[in-house]
Parts: sequence; C-alpha cells; structure tokens
Amino acid sequence: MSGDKHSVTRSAILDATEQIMHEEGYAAVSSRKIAAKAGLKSQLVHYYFRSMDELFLALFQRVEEQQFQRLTQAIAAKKPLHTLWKISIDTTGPWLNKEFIALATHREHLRREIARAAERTRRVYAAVVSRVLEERGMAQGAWPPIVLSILLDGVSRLINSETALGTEAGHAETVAFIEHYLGQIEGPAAGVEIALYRAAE
Amino acid sequence: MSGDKHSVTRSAILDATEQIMHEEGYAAVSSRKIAAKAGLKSQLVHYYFRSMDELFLALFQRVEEQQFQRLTQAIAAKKPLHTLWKISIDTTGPWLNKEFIALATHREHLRREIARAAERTRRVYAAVVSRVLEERGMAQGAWPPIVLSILLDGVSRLINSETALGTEAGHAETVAFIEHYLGQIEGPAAGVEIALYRAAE
DNA sequence: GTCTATAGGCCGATAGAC
DNA sequence: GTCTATCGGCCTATAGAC
Repeated sequence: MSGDKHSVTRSAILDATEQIMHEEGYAAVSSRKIAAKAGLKSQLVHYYFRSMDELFLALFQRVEEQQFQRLTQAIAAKKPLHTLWKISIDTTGPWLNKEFIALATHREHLRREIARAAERTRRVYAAVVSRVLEERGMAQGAWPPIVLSILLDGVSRLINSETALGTEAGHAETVAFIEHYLGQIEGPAAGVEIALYRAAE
Repeated sequence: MSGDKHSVTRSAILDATEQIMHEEGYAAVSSRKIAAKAGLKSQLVHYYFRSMDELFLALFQRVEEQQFQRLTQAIAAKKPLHTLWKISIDTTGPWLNKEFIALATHREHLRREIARAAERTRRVYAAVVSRVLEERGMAQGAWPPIVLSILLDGVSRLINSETALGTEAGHAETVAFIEHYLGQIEGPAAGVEIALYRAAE
C-alpha cells in the first residue's frame, strides 16, 4: 500500500498490533482495536495494509529483523555460546513467537515466511556453534553443531513457553546444567551481557 | 449445560471443534461452524457449553486425557525411553498443543489447566527416566532425570513445530543422535511400537 | 434436548469527500 | 493521508415454544 515504510502512522499501527497481540493474542487483533490504541481511525489501518494478513506479515518481518540483529551481534561477542543462550532464554524477546506460529500454521504466506526465517536463524546459530567448537579444538566432540543448536533452541523455547504458562518444574536444574556445559567450552559466564529487547511502547 | 458427559451430541460437538481447530486454528472456531460440521443447530453448542471458553476447556481435557493415557502406557513398555521418545515426536498426537498454548496464554482458567497438565506429564516423564537410569545402574551419570526429560521434550516439540511449518534442517541428525543415545541406555530401538493417536473423525 | 427467532455487537473492507 | 459514511457478514448468547 501507499505510505512509505517509515511513515510514523504505519509504525504506530505496527506498535499497537504488537501490543494487542501480546496482551490478548492474535485473535484479538482488529483494525478497530488497533485504531483505538493508536489514536486513529480504523480505516487508516486498511490504507496502510491491504489486509490483516499483510499487516501480520509486516509485523512479523519487523520483529524477526530485530531478533536477527541480536543474533548477529552475538557472533562478535567474547563468549558467543553464552550470549546466544542468554538471548534464547530471555523472555522479553520471543514474546510473540508462539502467537505467530499458531497464526502461521493456517496461513500459507506467513507460514513460508516464518519457515524461511527459522532456517536463516538456525544456519547462523549452527555456524557460531561450529566456529566456537573449532576454536576450542572440540570439533570432533560428541556433539554435531546443528544438533547442539537444535537442542539449545528447543530447551530454551520450552522453558520460555512454560514460564509464560506459569510453571517452572525442573527449569532451574536445566539452566544450571546447560550453563555448566557451556562453561566447560567457553569458561565461566561472568561478563556476558545482552542488549534488552526494545518492545513497542 | 445439561446433557451428561457421554452424550452423543456433546461428543460430536467436541469432535467438530477439534477438527476446525486443526484445520483453521482456534480463532476460526465458532458455534456456527461447529454446528455446520456436526450437522446441528448452533444453539445446541450453547446448550452443552455455557460459553466458548468452557468448550475449549472441555476439549483440552479430553485431548490431554488421551495423551496422558499414551504416556502411562509407555511406563509399562519394554523400552520406556524409546517409547516415550516415539510418542513425543509422533506428529499425529500433539496437533493441537500449540493452538491450546496460544489460546491459553490469554485465558486464565485454561492457562492454569494447561500448566497443571504440563506438570503432571513432566513428573511422570521424569519418573520413568529416573527408574530406567537406576535399573541400568546409570543413576549417577551426568544427566539428572528432570533435565533429560526437559531436553527430550523440548527437542521433540521443536521438531514437531518446525515440521508443521515445513522446514526440517538438522532434524534427521538430531533424531539420529538422540536415538543413538537412547540406544546406549536401552539397547537398539528394534520392536518399539506405539499406538496411533485416535483423532476426531 | 432440540427447535425458531432474535437481540446486540464487532468485524473487514470499500467509496468518496477533503 | 486522513476523514465520514456505510455495506454486508459473522459472531455469542438468550428467550421461549415444543
């Protein structure tokens, strides 16, 4: 649609959408609610986005871009694996992941986009793991980089998901275990810092 | 509200709901669509379920009960860890998990119910792992049972989720790796069979 | 337990003035 | 780019007859 990508109104619409999705879930998003939250008329939403699907897609791309930026910054960190792990279990980042996944399963276009993003993230993740293991001379260890990536990703998502649900049985033990393992590769976690996620609003 | 728990109509409503949720996502579920699919009037849905929330809750309980049954059957299997793993990565079972999780995050009652179920499942899972490790004299190994449970659960959910999304980078390697590991504990996977999930329709 | 009828509401999207 | 006005549709839920 019209309105360039950096229009203030356009951003405000995306901000409001992100907020509603977080507070009430994707199903609660409507042009009228967005308008109310952003202080504008609901028809403007349709001016900037041909359809609600297009709006969701645009929001996904914006969120994913931010997450990917954090990921690439981890590559340059002193202890990349620790940094990656910290990013993964940071609950402020992947807020909307499960919303998008649920939304995407039944919307072809979004589904493909999310799959593409997931693959890109996985590649970078695995490349970092691979590089670190090589640098430490552990390349021939028991853990193929891609497997280790999936393992860390899977565990962190599970912990995130359950934390949101309000249960945490075994989380502390698991985190301790993994950090112990990462410590054996990269040394203790001291000094690992990550940038906070900048949410809408 | 009335109509006992085993009413045919009631079951038909739950079946139709499950089907719609699977095909189009939870947001697409409506009393009218359920009625159309089940061949009855939409008002009957409200007769059997005070509200849509109550309907979702009832469906969750039904699905969860089935999954829990499969889980407890695994306890008695010859190779419990292999069986548990096969159940976990079986994509026909946890179909609706991500729908319910997305739905639940913003609905207090359902959220608590899912958290409760997750904890119950985790306890059983960890107990099985613990027992197997003890039987094989590996109780003092590097892997605490609860950590191993979370790891297997996390990885299987990630693989399930990505499979639904249409991407599978690293899946084969990871599955091979885990089955190799399980093989070291329980011996090769030969002969491990699981019951198929009985879906609606 | 199942039906008809209906109240009351939110939704996406478009047309056209400014 | 933002506004007013509006169409047509689907939604949950209840009331009341049978």
